[in-house]
Amino acid sequence: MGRNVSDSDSVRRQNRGLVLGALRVQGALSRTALATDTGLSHASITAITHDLIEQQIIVDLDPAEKSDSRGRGRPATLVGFNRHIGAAALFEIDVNRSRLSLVDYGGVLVDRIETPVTPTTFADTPPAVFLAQRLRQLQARNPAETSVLRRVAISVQGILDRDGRSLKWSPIAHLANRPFVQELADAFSLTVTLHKRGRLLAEGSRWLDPTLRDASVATVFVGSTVAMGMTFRGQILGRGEEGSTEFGHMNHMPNGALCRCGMRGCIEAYAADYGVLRTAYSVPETATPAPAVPPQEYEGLIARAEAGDRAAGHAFNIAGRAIGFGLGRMLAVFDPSHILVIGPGARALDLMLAEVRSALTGTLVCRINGLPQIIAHRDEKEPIFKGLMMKTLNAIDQDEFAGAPLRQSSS
Amino acid sequence: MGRNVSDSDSVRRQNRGLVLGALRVQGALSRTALATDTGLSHASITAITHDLIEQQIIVDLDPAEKSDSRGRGRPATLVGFNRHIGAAALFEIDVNRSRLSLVDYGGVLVDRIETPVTPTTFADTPPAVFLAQRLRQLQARNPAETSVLRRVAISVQGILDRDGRSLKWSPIAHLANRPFVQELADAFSLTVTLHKRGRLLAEGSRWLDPTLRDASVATVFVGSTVAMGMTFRGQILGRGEEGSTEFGHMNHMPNGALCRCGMRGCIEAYAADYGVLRTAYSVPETATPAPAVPPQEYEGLIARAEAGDRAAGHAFNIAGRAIGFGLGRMLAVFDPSHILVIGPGARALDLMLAEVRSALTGTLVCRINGLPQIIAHRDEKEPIFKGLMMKTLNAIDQDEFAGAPLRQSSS
DNA sequence: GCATTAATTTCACTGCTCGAAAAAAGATGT
DNA sequence: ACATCTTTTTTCGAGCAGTGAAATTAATGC
Repeated sequence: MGRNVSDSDSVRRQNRGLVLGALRVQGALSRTALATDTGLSHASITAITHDLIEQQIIVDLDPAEKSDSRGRGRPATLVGFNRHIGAAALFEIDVNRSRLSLVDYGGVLVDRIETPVTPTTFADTPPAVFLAQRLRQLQARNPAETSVLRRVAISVQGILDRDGRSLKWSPIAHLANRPFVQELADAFSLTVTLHKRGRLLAEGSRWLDPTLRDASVATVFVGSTVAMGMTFRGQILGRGEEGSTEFGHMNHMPNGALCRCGMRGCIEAYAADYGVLRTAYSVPETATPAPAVPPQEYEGLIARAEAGDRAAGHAFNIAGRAIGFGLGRMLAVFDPSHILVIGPGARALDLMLAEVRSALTGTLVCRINGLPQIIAHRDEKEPIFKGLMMKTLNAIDQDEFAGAPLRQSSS
Repeated sequence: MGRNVSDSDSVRRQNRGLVLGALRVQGALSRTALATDTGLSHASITAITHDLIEQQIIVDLDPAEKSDSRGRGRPATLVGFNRHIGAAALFEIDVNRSRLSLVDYGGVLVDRIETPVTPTTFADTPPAVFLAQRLRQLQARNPAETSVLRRVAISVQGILDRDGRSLKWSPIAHLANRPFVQELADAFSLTVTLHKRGRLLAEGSRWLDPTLRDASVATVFVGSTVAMGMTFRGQILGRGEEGSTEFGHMNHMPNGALCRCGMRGCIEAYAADYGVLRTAYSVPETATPAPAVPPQEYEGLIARAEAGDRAAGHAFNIAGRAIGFGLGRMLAVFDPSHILVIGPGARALDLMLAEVRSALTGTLVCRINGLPQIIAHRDEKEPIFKGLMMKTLNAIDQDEFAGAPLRQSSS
C-alpha cells in the first residue's frame, strides 16, 4: 500500500531537489548562498554540489565571469546548470499556430519552428505525425542539443482526461481523442507530457512575478478564450494535470449566448474577443461564433470603447459582468489572495472593472473578505512559454536529476 | 528561507507518522501487518514500535483479546493506541445547540455535554466564557481523562479568517469576530483549533466510506444550510483551514431570493430547508428567511412532494435547479470523481435529481466527462463528529507524537 | 518430544546530515 | 614583501534511521 516511506534515498532526493530548485529560481549561486537559501548545512552543500558536479548536472562557473571584486574574504565561486547535459522540446499548439521550441537545460532558447494551424491541419495530418515531423526537423537542425533531449512537453487548450495523457475535448479541431502523446513517446522513446494552457498561465505568472511565488493566485486569461489557472500558496492546484479548470466554460447565464464549445451561456461567450464583438455589433446571441478574431479588430474595439463609443462600451460591460459573476462563483469554492488578468483582454480591464466589482460586491465572500486585488499584467511576454519551459525543466530537475544514480566510487 | 530540509529527524517523523496513521485507519495491527501496510521493513517496524511503546503512545495488546487461534506459526501480537495517553475535547457549535464531547486517544467517547443555543446565547455569555464553562464542567466530571487533554477542537459554521483562528462571519449569532479561540487557548494552555463544518463533512465521509479514501470527492450537505467540503485524491483541499468553501452562498441568480446571510440569490436561499419552504408556500422571495425550520416540517414537505403535491414538488425542483447550476459551476473549477449528498436534504435527492441532472447536462465539463456520480448518504450518523474527532486525533498523532522527543537511553 | 511455520528481533552495514575545525584564497595594512 | 583579516569551502568524526539476512521466539501438528 503505502509507498511513502522515507529513507536515506528520499532524503537525498529531497535535498538535491532543494539545491536544484534554488538554482532554477535564482540562477547561479555560491555554495554559501545555497546553504542559506535551502537551509542545509555548508557541509551538506559541499557534498551535494560535489556529487552534482561529478555527474555533470551542474558546473563550477568561471570566477572571471562575475567580478564581484569588492569583497574582502575568499571570493565565492558560483555553480550553475550545465547547459549541455539536457534539453527539452516544447510544443505550443494553438487554434491558429503551432510552435516548437528547443531549450537547453539552462533555459536558453536554442531553436524554434513555427507553423500555422488551420481547422483542417489535424484532419489532413494526424497530430502524432505533425508533431513527429517538426520534432525530427528540430533534431536534424540541432544534432548536438537534441542528442541529450530529455522531455517533450506540449501545451494545448481543452479538457484533458484524468491521467493527462490525451485530450477529451479541444477547441483545436481534430485534436481531441487522438493518442498522440503515447504515439510520440513510443516513436522517440521520450517522456512526453501534456499541459493545459490555462494551468501554464498560473505556472508562468509565478515565475514572472516573484512576489506571487507563495501566494494563492487565480490567473485569468482573457483574449480569444477565457481561461484560468490557480495556485494555492505556491502550489499549482490540481497536481498531476488533473482538476481541469474550465473557467471560461463556467455557465454564466442559463440558456445564454452560444459559445464556441457548443454550449450556451458560458462566460467565454460573453467575455472572449468574439463574444465582445458579437455584443458590440448586436449580432444575435445564438449566431455561430466567429472562428478567429484579428487582434487589430479587438484592439480597435477597445479604442472605441475608451473613446466613449456606446455600443463598444456596453459590450465590455457585458463581458465584465460575465467575468465578475464567474469570479464571484469561483470565490465561493476557492479564495485566492490575488487575481491576475493577462492576455489581450488585460488592456480592456479598466473597461470591465466596474461591472466586475459590482458583481463581486453582491457575493458573501467579498462582503466579508473585501474585494480581492485584481491586477492586470498587460505586457506579459510569453507567460505560456515561460510556464511550459520552467515546469518542464523543473520536472527534469526533480524527477531525473534529484534522484541520482548512486555514485559508485569517487576517486 | 526554505525550511524543507530533510534529515534523519524528518525521516523518523514521517515513518512514525505512517505507523500511527495505519493504526488510526485500521485499528490495532500486528507488526507484520504494519510492515506491509506502511512499506517499512520489519526491522524498522520493530524499532519504531519499540520506541512508541517505551513512550507509552501505543501498547502491546493482550493476545487473549483476539483469539485468531487458527494460525500455524507464532501468533501475532497486536499493538494499538494507548487510550490513556491523551484525550481531546470536541465542541460542535450549531445554530440551535452546542455539544462538547470528550474522547480518549483511542477514539472512544468518554463524556458529553449538550446545551441548547439561542440567538441570544452568545450575546448574554461571551463565547469564550461559554466554552470555558462547559470545558471546566467536563474536567470536573472526568479528572483522569482530562488530565491528559491535548487539544480542543471546535466545529462552527461560517467564514474563517485566513489563519483560521477566528470567524469573520457566522450564521450563529454573536460568534463572529470574537477571539474565543485565542482566549480559550490562553485560559487552558491548550492547542485550540477551529474547523469549518463543511470541511469536516468531507473529512468525515472519508472515514465513513473507505472506498472514497483516495478519490476526489465533493460532499454536499443539504439541510438547514447548504455547505460543501472537498477532498482531492484523499487530501482535504485547502490545508490549514484556508480556502473557505462557501458553496451554499455561491450566487445562483443575480438579485434573486433573499438569503439568511443577507445577500440575494445564494444557492442556500433556494435549496436550504427555509428556501424550499418559502417556495412551497409562495412566500415572496424577498421575505426574511425563517430563523429555524422544525425537522418535521421539512420532512412533511418531502412526504407531500413524494405524494405528488404540486407546490411541494415545484419547490424541490427549484432547489434542485439551484444545486445543479451550483454544481455545474463548481465543476468548472474543481472536478471531483464523486459527489456525495448528505444531511436532511439527502432524503429529498430523488425529488431534485432531475433538475440537478438537467442543469449539469448544460455544462461543457459534464458533456465531456459525463455526469458525475451523485450519491445520497441518507443515514449518516454524525459525519461531523466523526470528522472532527478523526481530524483532531490524527493531528495529535502527526504533530505531537510522530515527531518524538528523542529517546535518551534505552536500558 | 521434534519438525514446521510464521512473527519478531538482532546484527552488521550503508548513506545522509550536522557542527566544529581546518584549509583556501584573496584583500588590506605596514 | 609579508603578516593579518575576512569570507568561502572542505574535511573529519559523530549520530541517526533504514535495510537485508540471520537468529530467535512461540505456537501448531504429528
